[in-house]
Amino acid sequence: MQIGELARSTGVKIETIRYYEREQLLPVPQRTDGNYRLYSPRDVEQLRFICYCRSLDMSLEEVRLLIGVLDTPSGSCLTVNALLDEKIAEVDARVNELHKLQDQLRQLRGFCQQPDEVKTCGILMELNRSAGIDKAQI
Amino acid sequence: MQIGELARSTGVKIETIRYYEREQLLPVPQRTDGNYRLYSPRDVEQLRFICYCRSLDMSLEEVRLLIGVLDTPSGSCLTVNALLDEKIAEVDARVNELHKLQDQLRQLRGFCQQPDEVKTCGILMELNRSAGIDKAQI
DNA sequence: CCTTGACCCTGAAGCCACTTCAGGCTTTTC
DNA sequence: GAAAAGCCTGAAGTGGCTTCAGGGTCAAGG
Repeated sequence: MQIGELARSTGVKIETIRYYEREQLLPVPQRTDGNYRLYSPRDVEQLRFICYCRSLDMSLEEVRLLIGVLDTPSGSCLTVNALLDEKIAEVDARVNELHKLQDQLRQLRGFCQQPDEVKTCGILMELNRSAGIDKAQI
Repeated sequence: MQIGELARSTGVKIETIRYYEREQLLPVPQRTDGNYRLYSPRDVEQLRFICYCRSLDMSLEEVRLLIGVLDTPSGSCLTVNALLDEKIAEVDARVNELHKLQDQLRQLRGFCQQPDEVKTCGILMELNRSAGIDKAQI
């Protein structure tokens, strides 16, 4: 199949597929006489694997690592476990950060219920005040 | 004060300060005879304002917008309210996404409690299954 | 046979928010 | 007078793509 069909059947943009090839996440495909890329069902699977890993917030570097591990079936999967543990910790930390951010944003939003003039807008006043308080505290 | 002192008193790296200047988030500073940048207390405040906005996950473009609004005190703060509402919605959406991701990652992690061989590792098998691959068959 | 349009190719640049690097100038301190 | 600390510029690198410019290939229709 050509790149367009691969793109349609995985939902990945053509440019992204070519990018993954450059980044060595997909093998170099065969070519037609007209220099078109030719893919096999195996390539569809590999691309799906990449997408699924990406949907789990893994970096391309991490996906590359996983693909490498998969290619040595007799090795140990220790690195996979470590990778996942790290991911989980990262996501937990990010969620905590975002929860704090939610509180801050909602509180800030409460300072201006209806449109004011800029000079009396509670949000802008609070933004300035908070920036100044950080100054006093640090 | 020179750029080094501004950096120390705000915790912002020198390179980032110069970057903010290029990006027109900080005004073009005066210079000494030796071509060193000279900053005023006003600049410290503006840089702190930028940092605080960044800590609220605003883009530099959004900070630029806020600075612009602040510079016209008699204008309306409608755009500020809209900006915050949008931010809040964004963060809420991201938190929801990450919660789902947490579940997925923890579930996946459960598939391999102790180090296996790659070919029997539950995590890798599940990753493949979810993506629609079964490398064991290849 | 020719053209149109869909499809494909490459390499380079753009995005964001910085960071890093290479190479050089200024000022202070010993 | 020489080293060290501080500053300068412009360019390139980061990640994960996307977009762009300027082409080549191929099947169908006139």
